[in-house]
Amino acid sequence: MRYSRMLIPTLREAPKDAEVVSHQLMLRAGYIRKLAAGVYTYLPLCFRVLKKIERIVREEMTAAGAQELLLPIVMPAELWKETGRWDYYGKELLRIKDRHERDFCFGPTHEEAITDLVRSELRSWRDLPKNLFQIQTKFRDEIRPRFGLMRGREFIMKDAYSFDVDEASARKTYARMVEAYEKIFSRCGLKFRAVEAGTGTIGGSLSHEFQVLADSGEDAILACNACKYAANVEKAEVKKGPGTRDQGPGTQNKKEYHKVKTPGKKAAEEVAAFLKVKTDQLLKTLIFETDQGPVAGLVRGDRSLKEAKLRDLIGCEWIRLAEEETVRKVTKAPSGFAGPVGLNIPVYVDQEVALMKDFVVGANEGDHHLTGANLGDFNITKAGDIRAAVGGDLCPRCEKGKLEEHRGIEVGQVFYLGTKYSGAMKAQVLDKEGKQTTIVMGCYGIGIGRTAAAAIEQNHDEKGIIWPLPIAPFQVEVIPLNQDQAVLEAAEKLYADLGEAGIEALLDDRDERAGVKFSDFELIGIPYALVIGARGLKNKEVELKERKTGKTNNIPLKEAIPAIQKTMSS
RNA sequence: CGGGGCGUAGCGCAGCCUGGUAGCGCGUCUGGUUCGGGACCAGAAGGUCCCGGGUUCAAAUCCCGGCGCCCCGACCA
Repeated sequence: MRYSRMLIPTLREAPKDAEVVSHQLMLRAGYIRKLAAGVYTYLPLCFRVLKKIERIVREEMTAAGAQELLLPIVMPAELWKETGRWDYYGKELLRIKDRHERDFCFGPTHEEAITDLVRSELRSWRDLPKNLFQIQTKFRDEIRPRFGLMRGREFIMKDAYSFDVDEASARKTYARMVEAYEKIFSRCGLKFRAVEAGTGTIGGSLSHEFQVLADSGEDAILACNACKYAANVEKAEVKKGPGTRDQGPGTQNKKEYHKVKTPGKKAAEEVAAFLKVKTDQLLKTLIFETDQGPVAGLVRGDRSLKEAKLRDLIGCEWIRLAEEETVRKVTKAPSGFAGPVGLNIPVYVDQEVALMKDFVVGANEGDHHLTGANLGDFNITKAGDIRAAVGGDLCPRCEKGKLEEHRGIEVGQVFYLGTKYSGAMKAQVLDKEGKQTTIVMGCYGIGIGRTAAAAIEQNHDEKGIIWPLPIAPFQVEVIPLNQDQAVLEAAEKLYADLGEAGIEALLDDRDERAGVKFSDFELIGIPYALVIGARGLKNKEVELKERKTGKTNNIPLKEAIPAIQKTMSS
């Protein structure tokens, strides 16, 4: 491809509404342009990257036994009413009416559509297993789209749905998909971790997220440095330490607690600083509202409580931090001074709290805390793992490992769904005994655009993008440094030879100065350049430049093709 | 949806407070000189100052209403 013919509108300055580096670079390097909030045009360079990622995904999915199809983007409301998601999904589901005033929606995901297909076409256990996938544009009317392709409203996603006759078979399929995903992201040249994850609104009982490691990642993940355990911080377990108990502990009251004045000191750090104690001598009391009424959740002052863990411990449907009004009603004090002593709502404590003695808690009275409190001073409904895991914690799965904290960008997630959708939509087949049995499902997504954005977050420098070779829009850029006849001819020859060798090359045939060409090369992130100038040409040499390191090598013109092939395969 | 901010040339911004000929840098176009790291000289094009209403002799500027966008929060494949 000739640079002069391509649409690559690079910008010297980044448009101001770009926050994260991948968004800035995609705009600056001429990969995307915004059409509306969260809606982007993919320019030719970006399109090539997306197609590269799609190809890898397609190959690995097919190799893992899945077949590609394409579901409609617009679906009738009836289908969504059947699973109840027409009401549950909320405003994220973009709804439209056709000319007959019938309700439709743009697909934000396709469980309904695929299940509808499968229930009408699959009859017998002999038809199973099936694994169907598509690569398609989806639309979710996000509350706040941001970060360019990372969280758009319109986005390209690969979604696969598997159908098995029983749980054992479905779990095998799930494992096979995890393997396929590992191959996919490895082939994309990305550093990633597969982590245990919660299942969110999709539902199901087992799930892994695939997180591309990048400091700018939105998700915190914890990974063991000794074994394979890794989990999203929302889910990461905390190992039971010595002395932790499942049930409420007995008394260990040593001395009386004292009420002290702590004017205006609410946050644990403020209280600790004011009383000149460490934050881990504090007990944080958080008031929540749940479908079972208000509850208190207690963690050590330097920890943070995970709502999902508390929800599981309580066994309730939903949970949210209480509003000021509820806090006042329950504790009879303004928020910031809640404590467990004298509370008459259920009190859930973190297992670690059982180890604490002589600690500081809120007094349930404005501007006051209690010092020297102990476990016997209040009732505990239940103790369990409700705090967020942090780096340095012992691994919950192996003996010797410690957890390390990483930041990640979620690019894919796999779910074991069970019969959640197939049950609701009566997707059944006849089993070997001739009985109707509900199909067991799994679903598996990969954000294609987000993978591209994550690749940039992970691979860039101050000059621009540094694509991993397998997903780069071009593998090599040929850069003639001036318009001399000899230089141009040599560049053309090289470009033609590359094409013949099956190497994807971009020829920068623009009449631009060397600096401009170098800068654009670095900005758009092509992994390698072959630089041709009058100086090198005199010695029949061309310069091979690596984007990542900036290192250059002079090689004889004749050996350029084998040299680049060798470099690329190493 | 709550809080904050922005909207002026393709991009980045100034001008607005204190009303009076719409500006700067980059980019673009023409000519020339240059040519291994975002050149220089000369000339030029390019504007619904987000939209609508109001105040005023006069509005980018003041007032009212709307729209769009960004950030923080809540939410989230």
